[in-house]
Amino acid sequence: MLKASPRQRRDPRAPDLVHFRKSATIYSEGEPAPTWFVVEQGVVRTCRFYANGHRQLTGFRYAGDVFGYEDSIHVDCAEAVTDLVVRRYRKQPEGLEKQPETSAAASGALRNLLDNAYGAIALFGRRTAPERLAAFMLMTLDRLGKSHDVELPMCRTDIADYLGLTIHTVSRTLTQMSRERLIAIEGAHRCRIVDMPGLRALAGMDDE
Amino acid sequence: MLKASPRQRRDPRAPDLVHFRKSATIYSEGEPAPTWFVVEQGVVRTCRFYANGHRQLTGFRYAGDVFGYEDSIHVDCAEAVTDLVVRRYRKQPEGLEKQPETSAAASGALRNLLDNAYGAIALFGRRTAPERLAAFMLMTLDRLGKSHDVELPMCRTDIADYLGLTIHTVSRTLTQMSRERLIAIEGAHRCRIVDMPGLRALAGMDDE
DNA sequence: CGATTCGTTGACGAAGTTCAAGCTGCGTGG
DNA sequence: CCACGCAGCTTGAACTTCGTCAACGAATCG
Repeated sequence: MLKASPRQRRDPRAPDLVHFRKSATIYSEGEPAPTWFVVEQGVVRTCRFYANGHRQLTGFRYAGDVFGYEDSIHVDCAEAVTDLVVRRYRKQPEGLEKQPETSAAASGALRNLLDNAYGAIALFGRRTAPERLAAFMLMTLDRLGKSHDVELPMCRTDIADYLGLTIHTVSRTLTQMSRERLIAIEGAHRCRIVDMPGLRALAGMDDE
Repeated sequence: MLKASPRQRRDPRAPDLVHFRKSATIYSEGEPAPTWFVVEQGVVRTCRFYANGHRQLTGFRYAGDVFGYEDSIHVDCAEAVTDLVVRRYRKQPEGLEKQPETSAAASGALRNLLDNAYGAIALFGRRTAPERLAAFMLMTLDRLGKSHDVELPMCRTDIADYLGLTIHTVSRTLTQMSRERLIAIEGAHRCRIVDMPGLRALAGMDDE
């Protein structure tokens, strides 16, 4: 797992560029967390597995996002949604932990985690499947969209496990939304927003 | 957690003991957060309100728990579930913000917030109403229970808004669970766990 | 002792899951 | 270059669960 730097070894904090194949595991829940990551290229999902076999996604990370900066062990596991390039940073040795810049990075990363978690909770707050999907599309547009075109790099199962639905309901609801001219589905991993006000209203982000 | 002396007021960081009536608002979402709190006696709920009018509880805080230590403004609002006594601490002025003990308190509080959020997400992971309620009972037993007796200080509406259900479903499911000899309901705010293995299995905390 | 708030219960319908089948796109091997 | 197989996506039908509407019971407080 932990792989030392290929070439120079001067500064222990210099990041490595690390590649992962689609579906690869970057780290697992409960593992020690000596390093942390920034997405360079591609998409990461963080998730948890429950005793009943159910999988719950807790968030997606896109280019520029920090992930994996937990206290000492990872609170969830991280997997590559697409082929992936990340920068891997090593944490300070214990004695130097409290340097301002480090603790700033730490609390920033914690806030990022928290924002992700609250985002997920907010999604469950929007209760029906169309509401959740509308909110999800707008969230994803923010991160991966261009004007009205949304890229959906994750598979339907990921979306379902993020929103707490089944892939069937996700699929059905998407086609329903396209029938209602809210969106237009352009292949499984791309869609266009046709009626932005309608979608925002459905997501509960407008007056009501 | 971090505990300063109760009486004298030399040190601006000495905490006040503050009382709140049941249902009182301690702070609201979006307010500046110059102070933070530790529950002395009673129960606090933190929640968010969405544009569609829906309320989502993000956690309960019991005696000893920290809450309200957000970056600069509160990410959710805090209300008294019961009559309440809290210790109120003032944050450091900006210049002194980075003292080790303070930043330890801050990241501890963030972690607490994060744990609460992940707890909420985990509850949504358990999908059916009986599963959520079983998990909720066990969580609450951990904090407020004695052996097999669980205290439920919050009202049904709070439970419903925490679990993403309606009060009707909460009520129906509880009586259902008592019919099945998993629990015994002893008034609206107290219940006894009759079949612990069964309850744990239902919550998905056992083999299956 | 009403009035109000909170909790329970029943009937019903809408929404989502399950089960089952079929479709599409893509990579592999003949 | 096409046939085949596989994985991911869609769709239909039956069924289950939960939310809604409505009414009633219980506790609390003036």
